[in-house]
Amino acid sequence: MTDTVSAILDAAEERIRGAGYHGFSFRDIASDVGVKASSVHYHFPAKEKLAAAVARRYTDRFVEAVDAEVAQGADVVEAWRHVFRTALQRDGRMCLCGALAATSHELAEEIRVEVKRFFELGIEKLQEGGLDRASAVRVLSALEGAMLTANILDDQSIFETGSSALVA
Amino acid sequence: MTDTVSAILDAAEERIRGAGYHGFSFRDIASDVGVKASSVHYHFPAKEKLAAAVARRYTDRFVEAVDAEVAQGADVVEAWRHVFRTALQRDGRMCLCGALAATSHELAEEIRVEVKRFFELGIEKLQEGGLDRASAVRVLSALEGAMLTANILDDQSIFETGSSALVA
DNA sequence: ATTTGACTATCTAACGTTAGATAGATGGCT
DNA sequence: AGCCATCTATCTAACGTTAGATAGTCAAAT
Repeated sequence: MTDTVSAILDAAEERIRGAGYHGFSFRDIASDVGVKASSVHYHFPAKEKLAAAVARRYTDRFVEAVDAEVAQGADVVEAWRHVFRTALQRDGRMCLCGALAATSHELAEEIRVEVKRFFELGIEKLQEGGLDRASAVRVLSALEGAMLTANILDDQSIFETGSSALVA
Repeated sequence: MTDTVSAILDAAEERIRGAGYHGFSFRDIASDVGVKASSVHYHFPAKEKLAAAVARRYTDRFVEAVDAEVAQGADVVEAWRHVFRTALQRDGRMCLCGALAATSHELAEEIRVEVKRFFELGIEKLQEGGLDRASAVRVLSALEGAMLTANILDDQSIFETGSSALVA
């Protein structure tokens, strides 16, 4: 992956997390990266492909970060909570897949598949960590909800409060 | 409020809940309602005003529905949960304010104020119902998160699972 | 007679996307 | 080593379409 491609993905991720799928344009991305819109199209022929690629990379990185924490002995719930917290604190933005999931109704199939994957993998991984399915759903939902609420109230401590009852 | 105005608000609410603030146009709304785009502009001179009006009406109706249940003796948490559930099951869509909150970063101030109001009122009302602030934040976050997750996984039972641990 | 609420018609700007050109790198052939 | 074909990554320019918004008209209701 070239520098330009990863810069495009970076810019698109930030834009989607701030304004949703319909909230950015190829020209926005192009100007963020410092190339022309047609060059963005060279790498991602259609907007849907770009968003799908962003979601896939986001999920891969997210799961990878969680796995790394679990491998070092962290509790699986705390690991998910910590990676969510980092995503919120570092970027001050919503979860990419949460932001896309909020408008899932009109999302292109290609993108929805990737967003679904994030949630399904989350539930699956939490189950592998020893939770039953209902608890896994509860943890993931609570983390997304806490992040959403912290975002709109512009108060990161809300995330702590909103997700504080998850550890048994 | 005339029929046209409320039809415009209805259409805009549905569109925003499905695709977010940037996911609809005046022409969309006009064709939903059966008027011309300029007539929508007559009632709502700018898109931001329309979205803000939608959010305000949504919050008012939501809180009103919760209050009605509480007045009839329902547990305050169950009342919130039930109104959320109804919004999900009746419309098969995300919470309007949740959908807007997910992209709060780039939201016009006028709209963000209304979305914030939903969350602040929710926390306030839950506190009036006897919860401490942390619990109130937790309940509202969990409900939004459960709705989000149910939406993307296209499975309404996820809402039940995701919000099932809230009743003490 | 004025106000209301819709219309037609139009504007400028931006959208996603494509075409065509170009400069630089790569990699076999002779 | 030198040449030619291909590939990569970008550019400028433009396509048709749609965006939000506005000015002016007109009929019905008050």
